[in-house]
Amino acid sequence: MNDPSDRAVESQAAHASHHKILEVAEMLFARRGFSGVGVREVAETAGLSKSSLFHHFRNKVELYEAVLARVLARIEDRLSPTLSDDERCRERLDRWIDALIDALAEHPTTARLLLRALFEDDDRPSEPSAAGKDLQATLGRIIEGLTGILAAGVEQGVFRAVSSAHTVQTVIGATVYHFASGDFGAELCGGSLVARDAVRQRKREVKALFHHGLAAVPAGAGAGGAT
Amino acid sequence: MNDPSDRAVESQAAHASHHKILEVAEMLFARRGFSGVGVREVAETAGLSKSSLFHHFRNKVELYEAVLARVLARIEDRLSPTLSDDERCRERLDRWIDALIDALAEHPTTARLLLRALFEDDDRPSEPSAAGKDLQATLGRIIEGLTGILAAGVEQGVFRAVSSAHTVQTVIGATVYHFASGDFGAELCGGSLVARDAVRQRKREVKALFHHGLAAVPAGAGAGGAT
DNA sequence: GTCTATATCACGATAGAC
DNA sequence: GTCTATCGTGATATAGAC
Repeated sequence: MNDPSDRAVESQAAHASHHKILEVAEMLFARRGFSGVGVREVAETAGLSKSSLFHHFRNKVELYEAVLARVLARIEDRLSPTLSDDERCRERLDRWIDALIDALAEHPTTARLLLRALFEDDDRPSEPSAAGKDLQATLGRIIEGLTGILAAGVEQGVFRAVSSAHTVQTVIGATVYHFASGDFGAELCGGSLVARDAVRQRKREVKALFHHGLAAVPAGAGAGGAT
Repeated sequence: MNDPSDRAVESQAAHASHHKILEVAEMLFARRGFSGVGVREVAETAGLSKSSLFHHFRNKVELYEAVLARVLARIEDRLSPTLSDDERCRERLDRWIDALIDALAEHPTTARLLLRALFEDDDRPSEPSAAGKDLQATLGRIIEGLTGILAAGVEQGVFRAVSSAHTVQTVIGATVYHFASGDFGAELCGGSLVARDAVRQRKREVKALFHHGLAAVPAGAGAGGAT
């Protein structure tokens, strides 16, 4: 009973509702955004009453931030193993993209949640809560990883002299936006975006585009600029 | 007085509040989404009472759809001139990207509004209102234009054999997402995304990436795949 | 930890005077 | 076309019994 692992199991069991709530809230917030979801709906979908939920999370924004923190942590766990320096930049970029797309495809709500959070972030400029700071820090680390890969590639001359920041933006657009585009993207691409084949094709298309798009040109060999 | 142009002026004056409401609503909906904005806030920011707003727009969703319709129309006006067939695909793509970025940068609320609309679209699957159908049709035409350019380029062999649909997604990500990323993107890129120089750099970066990324490889000349 | 009951408030929308 | 006043509902959050 005083074994630490018992404590962990106990605590896990005690927080079973906790996890259920987070799961449900993640789905709902991704679908309808922060203000589009009521805590009552979250609670009852998770199988509790509203008041019980307020026992687990002090208020709605705390719940929201907990959801975001879990999602960002999941992504960081996927991404950090790809940051080992002992590889060439092109391969590191490929692995980073693969890992991010895997993370986004595995939990289909993630992409939308992230973009929504990005949008709703600078609505409330006043609230630098501790959890909020933590979220920003995690996000910063994730972005730093990609920026590092790109900057190194440029410095080593294996990538063109692109702006790392702008390329980061484009990578995010190519990955997060794609998996957040929902019905629109599904209709455009002709089927579910998270089906196994669709995910594999997305990886191929994105990696190929950046492969060709970032590759340093051998000098004097512009891509078709033969005017 | 019975001159037709007088009628136009009269009607314009009569609908002055109309335009003001649309302007305010566009800003607020872009910032906080459909459910994050109350009609009271829209009305009072526009300088009227809530009831007066309901005289101009029957209900909240009608107002929302009017905002979206105006935004999409603005974009289509910018984009359709770039669809003339008498140019090579690479130039057509460049002009399309330039026009879209111009539209997004000129009205900074547009990008966010569009992405939000995309997300909130498949929340309510039940409501095929006339205005909603119209929005979808406009969006469809816009996307069709880009798809046409890409497909033609692939068919003519000036682009690699990419998936048009996936490339459309990536272009949207590189443009709409970028200008929707707000404070996050601004911090990443080191300044306002809609400043003149920032817009010009974004155009250059995006066009260069797709220029190199889509260019057909001369056969046997993989982009650095010299393993 | 979970519940019922309640407080308080803002929401979308309408009625009707001017 | 604009307003005040109001209706009905659902929101977040709390109090307190079990």
